[in-house]
Order: sequence, then C-alpha cells, then structure tokens
Amino acid sequence: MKLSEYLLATLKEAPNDAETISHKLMVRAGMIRKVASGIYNFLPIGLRVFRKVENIIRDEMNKAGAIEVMMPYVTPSDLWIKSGRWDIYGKELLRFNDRAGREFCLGPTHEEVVTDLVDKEIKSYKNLPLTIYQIQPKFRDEIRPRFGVMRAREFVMKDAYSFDINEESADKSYSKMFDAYKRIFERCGLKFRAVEADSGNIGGSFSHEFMVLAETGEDVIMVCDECDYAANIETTPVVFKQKDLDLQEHEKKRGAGKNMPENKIEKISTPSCVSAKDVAEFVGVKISKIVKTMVLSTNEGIEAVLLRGDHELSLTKYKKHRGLDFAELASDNEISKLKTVKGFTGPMNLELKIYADNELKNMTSYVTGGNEKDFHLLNVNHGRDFHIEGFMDCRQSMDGDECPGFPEYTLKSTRGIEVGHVFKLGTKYSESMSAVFTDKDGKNQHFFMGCYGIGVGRVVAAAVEQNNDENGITLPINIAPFHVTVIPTDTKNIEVMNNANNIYDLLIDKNIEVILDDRKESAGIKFKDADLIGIPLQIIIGPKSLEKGIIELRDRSSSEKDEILLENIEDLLNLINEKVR
RNA sequence: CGGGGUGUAGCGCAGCUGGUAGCGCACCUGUUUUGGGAACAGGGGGUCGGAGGUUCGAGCCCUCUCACCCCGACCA
Repeated sequence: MKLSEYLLATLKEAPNDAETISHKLMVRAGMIRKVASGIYNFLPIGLRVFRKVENIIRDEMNKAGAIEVMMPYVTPSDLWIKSGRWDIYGKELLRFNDRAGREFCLGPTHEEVVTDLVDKEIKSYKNLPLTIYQIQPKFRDEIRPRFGVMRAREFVMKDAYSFDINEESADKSYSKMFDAYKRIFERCGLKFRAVEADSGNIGGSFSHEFMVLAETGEDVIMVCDECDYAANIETTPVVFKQKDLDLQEHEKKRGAGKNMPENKIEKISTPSCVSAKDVAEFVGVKISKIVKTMVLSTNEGIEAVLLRGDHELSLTKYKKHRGLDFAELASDNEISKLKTVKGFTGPMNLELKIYADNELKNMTSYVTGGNEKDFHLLNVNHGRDFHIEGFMDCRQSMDGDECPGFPEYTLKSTRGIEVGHVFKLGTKYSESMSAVFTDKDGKNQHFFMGCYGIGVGRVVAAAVEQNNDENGITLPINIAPFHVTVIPTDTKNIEVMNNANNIYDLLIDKNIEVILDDRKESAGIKFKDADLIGIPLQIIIGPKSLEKGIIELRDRSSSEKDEILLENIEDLLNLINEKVR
C-alpha cells in the first residue's frame, strides 16, 4: 500500500471529547471517528487492527470446534416475548416498528435467535454437542457511552453459544471456550485475568469475565497476589467471621435473665448529618459503629438493608442472595411515602422488611437514623429493638479482605476492562423458549446452553490502552495495522525512491504487510505518523546513508536502529520475515 | 433519569460593557526545503448548533429546542 494513495487520517491534536489514552490515540491515529454518541466509523488503519483481532478470534473459535454462522441484528419481538425478555430488558433495547407495524429490536445479544435456530434445526442428541458463533454488530442503547469504542452503543461482538445434552457435557463445552479465550487474549498480547463473575440465579451455573488490566478500566476486580483467585468486586464473597470478643462484651452488658444488652436507646440531634461519615464525626464514634439503612425498590416491593457505616452495598450479591430479579435504590419519591426522612432512615419503626449484611451479627448498641429529620438513635440493637428478616453477605469486598481461597492471604483491588465473558446458561432459555431435542430414550430434553462473548472493538481499545508511549501506539506486531513501513526521507531523490520502491516490492513478494510512505512530506512528518499509528518496523532510506550503501531498520518500541548494507538486503528481508511470523 | 458543562472554519481555541468574526494547526497555489510534525508569499473556507424574541443593530441579552461531554446509585 502506497500512502500517497491511502486514507491516512492522522491528527496532531485529539478532539476535546476524548478522555482515555486509547480513545485519544485511536482518534489521532485515524483509526476511528465518531458519527454519533457511541457510534463510530472505523477508518482503514482502525479496521486493519480490528480485522486482525477478529481473525485471531475466528481462528481460535474454529480450532475449538465452534462453527460460524451469521444471525440478523434486527430481530422480531415475538422471540423476545417468548423468552420473556421483551418486558424485562429495559431501555437498552432499541425497539422500532416496520411498515406493517410489527415490532422489532436491534439485537443486543442473541440467545433468543440462536435458541430458536437450534431448536428448529437440531432434533436429535446425535447432533450434539454443538457450538455456533458469529461476529456481528450489536446495539445496546447504553445509558452513557464513553471512551470511544470502549463502551459504544453499536459495537461488534463475537458471540458463541453451546448446546449440550446435559450439564456434564455443557461443562466441557464451557471449558473449551474458556481455554480458547485464554489463547485469544494471549495472541493479542494482552495482560489479562480471568475472574469469577456474577453467576446469576441458576444453581450450579458459573461465569467468568476476562479482564484486561488497565487503570482506566470501568470494572473493579479483587485479586489475590498469592493465589490465582480473582473476582469482580460486584460478586466477590466476603468471608464472614463471628467475633468472639464482641460476644463477650455482649455477655457483660446482658441483664439478668435477659437476652439483650441493657443500654437504653438515646435520641440525639444530628443536624444535617446525612452520611455515615457525618454522623460518626458528629457523634464522635468510629464509623464502624454506625449502621446505615438503605431502602431498596425490588420486584417484591420496597425493603430495607442494613450495613455497617463504612461498608458499601453490592446490589448484585443482594439480588442473588435474596433471589430477586430486580433491585435498585429506592427513589426519593418512594422514600417520601415511608415513615422516614431521607438521610435519617433507620430500622426502628420502619414498616418494611429489613435484611442485613452478615457484619451486623457482630454489632451491638450501634447508631442508626431516627426516621426524623436531624435525629439519630444511639444504642440500637437488633432483636431487642427491631426484627431482621435475614442476614446475608451483601457488602462489597474491600482491600484487605480475606481471600476466599486461602484464609492467610488478603485481597487487593485493581481495575480492568471486561473484554470477554463466558457464561453457563443451563436450561434458562431452552425452557423459556421450549427448545428441545430427543434423547437416547426417545424423550424430549431441554438443551443445556452456554454463551460466550468478546467485544472485538473493545479488545482493540484495550490493546491500545495497554500498548502506547509518548509518541503513540505500540501494538504488538500480530495486531499492528501493518508490519513494516518504508520511509524514503526525500521523495525527489531518484536514488532514494528507486531503493524504496525496490524494497517495498521485495517485501510484498514475501507477503509482508508493508506500506510505502511516498507522500511528499518532510521526513519528520513521516516518522511521527509511523510512530503514532504504531508500525512496529520502519525501514528508513535517506540520501546520506544511501551514499554509504546503507539503509536503516528501526524498531518502533525500542527506538533501536540497525544499519544494514544494501548488498545484505536479503538478510534484512529474512530478519523481518522471522519477526512477523 | 438527575446534576454540571460545552456548542464560533476540518481540529484546537479567542471573541470585552451588543456595533457586521479572528488566531494556531490543517487545506489550496507558487518558490525554497526534506533525518523527528519546515520557511516565505499568496489564497479558499463560518446562515457563530437550531428556532423564536428583545434591539436601529445579536456570536454576545431572553425563551424554547437539539446535539455533545463530564459527574452521579454508596444518601437513605
């Protein structure tokens, strides 16, 4: 490819809406351009990187025995109604009608379509297991698209779906995909970790996210440095230990024959103290002596959950342990209907079902909201003063928490970009959509399913996020847009151009992905562009060195230059060939 | 969805108390250049996001609207 005939759209300055390094660099390198919020053009340089990632994914999918298909991204509502997701899926699902008024949506994922497809085509256990996949655009009307193609509304996803006769077989399909994912991200040169993720409500099912480690990642993951344990913070279990010391304290405070501490509740004025931190400072106790009451709106109605003041609620874990489909923090409006005041909510006389984090078991005589503006209560105790429906592990894990794998190790938080997710579905969709095959005994059985996604554009962005320096992008050679650029520093010098053209042709003959920067630009611009878009190998041909019969080979990442005699040009080509393969 | 912010040339920005729009980069032409984003000379490009209003006069003031960006469940 000659650059004079190419679409190279590099920019000196990044547009002001770009925040992350990868977003800035991808725009500056002419890889992507925004068309609308969360919707992007891929320009030639970007598309080349995209295709390389895509091909690695395709290659590993094929090697793992998955079979490629292509499903539509415009999907009819009846499939979604059948699975029950038409009503559950919120505004993320972009819905519209065709000319006849039929309802459709842009597919955000394809469980419905693929389950329907396999149900119709696969009748017998003899044709199982089967894993099919596609690489195709998806649309999710995200609340807040950001970071360029990292979180886009329209994006390309590789989604695979496995179908098995039973759970045991499904686990094998899952682990094949899991292994394929590891190979894919290794081949892309990414530093990543597979972490345990939300396993949903179905017993025995599990899920892993593949996280590229990056400071700008949107997800927080908890990792153990000593063992392999890693999990999304949303789902990391907290190892609970009943505190003996507190129990002894508790004993001392017990009244004769009574089961509860005798400290009397005290109502105190706490003007404008709405956060646990405010209250702790105002009252002069540790924040860990505060109990905060959070009101939740769920599919089973309004309820409350209690947490220690310095702990954070994990809605994911709460939903899971409560067996809820839906839960979010109650709105101001919902709270205003209760016998309480926002900022001063407490469990006493709150006419709601109250649940609590396990840690509450270790707490006595704590501070809670008074359900009255500017008032809190001291010496509140559950059991004596109010009833807790149930305890569960629902707080978010924190730095220093015990590793669930080994009690002697501790967890540390780090950030990651979720580039892949493998999920064991079980029979969730085959049941809701009545998708069955005939087993050995001639009986109908529901398929055991798994689904496996990779965001292709996000992998590209994550790779850029991990591979860059002050001059631009430094992608590894197997996903760089080109292998080699030939840079003649003076396009008017016939000798220089002849040699440049010659080397360019030789590289093409060897199937090296090469560009010739024959633009009538100064050498400086060519160097800057080559570095910015991240061509790993640069062959520099200039008049002065050519007089000495040499050309230069420069390594993008290390900036090291090798001088090579023209007569040894074959050696150069062989050297490049080795690096590329 | 709530809160905040920004829309002026392709990109980055300036534009005062309202007086007919500018800078840098990019682009085009020519000449000289060519080893890390060249120099000089000349040139093109804007219904100032859109609609309405106030005014003799609006990029600037008012109202509405659209787009884009940032922050936000952790307070219950």
